[in-house]
Amino acid sequence: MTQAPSGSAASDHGRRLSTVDGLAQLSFLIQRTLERRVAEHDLSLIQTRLLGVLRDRQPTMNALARLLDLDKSSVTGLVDRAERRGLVVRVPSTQDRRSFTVSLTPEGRSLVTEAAAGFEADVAAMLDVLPLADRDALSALISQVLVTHAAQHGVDLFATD
Amino acid sequence: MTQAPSGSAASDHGRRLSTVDGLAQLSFLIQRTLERRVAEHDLSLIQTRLLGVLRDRQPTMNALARLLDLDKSSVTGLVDRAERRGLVVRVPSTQDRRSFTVSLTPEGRSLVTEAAAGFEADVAAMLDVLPLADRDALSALISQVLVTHAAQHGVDLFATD
DNA sequence: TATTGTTATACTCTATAACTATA
DNA sequence: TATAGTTATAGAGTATAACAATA
Repeated sequence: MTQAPSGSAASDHGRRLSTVDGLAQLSFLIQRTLERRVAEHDLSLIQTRLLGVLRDRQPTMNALARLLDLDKSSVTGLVDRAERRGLVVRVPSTQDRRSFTVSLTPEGRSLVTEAAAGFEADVAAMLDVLPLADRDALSALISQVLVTHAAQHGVDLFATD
Repeated sequence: MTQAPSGSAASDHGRRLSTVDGLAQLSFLIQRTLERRVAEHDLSLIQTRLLGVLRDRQPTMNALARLLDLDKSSVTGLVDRAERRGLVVRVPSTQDRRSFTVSLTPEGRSLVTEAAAGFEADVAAMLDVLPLADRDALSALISQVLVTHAAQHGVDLFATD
């Protein structure tokens, strides 16, 4: 499993990976694909996640920390660097004078949109080797795993916030 | 796609994710699962990858840099920290007096073995929601994507080195 | 008193450039 | 000259603890 990144790690020598190994390798492949794609725009994975969650939200710093599962002090630095690049802005909250909401700038939005399109093309190309019926089957199976996992952990996969 | 980490991001509002979104979310879920599991052993993802590739190899520092796709100077620090913890050792090469091979210590091996077992249990539990036939189907589809991708990029998925 | 956000600090991880020792 | 590895340096990213301002 942890051998995945090296391009090795078959626990099965009969030209077929175990389900666990396969999933692990697949996840490394997808992360690496995303990482390379967004690096073209000088974005790290975490910066991309930041822009991604801001596509349909204007959370406070605090809410952002929960969304990204980071300490609030980490979010300060993350937003600082993104703001310095003109990708996001802090807007003082009108409700609570201690608080800010964070929003994408137009530059931030177009950057994340471009990066997302490139990534989606990468993944689509990866899946293109499967016949349509198989692609649908894969999609359905993955959805089922995700939906069940989300339900078991009390998360609404489809929430917009 | 990049919204995955926040637990949102349905591009489809009919209780079903697109294939690309599903794959992206699945990869984030698996990485987060691995990250949490190895954190129990005070390992980062990259430290885990280091131990993982050493499970069946004793590469030089240079080879390690290629395996992990890192600069050689990054590998120096990575191995320094692992060696300081007693997880790996540098052994001077007998072939080339400039060179070292890096090996797991018994402590490193048992640590990565434990972490791998935990992770595999996590993923297995995640997949347990699927009937056996579906699990097999998922496994076959994923294998096909990975094997094709590897072949297209000139990588032997099953190589031990 | 509790919460929001920042600052100070420390550590991991990463790369580039310059260096040493060996090939 | 070229290669293996380290060091110096700089910066992103992360967390903990202490703090200021506001609730």
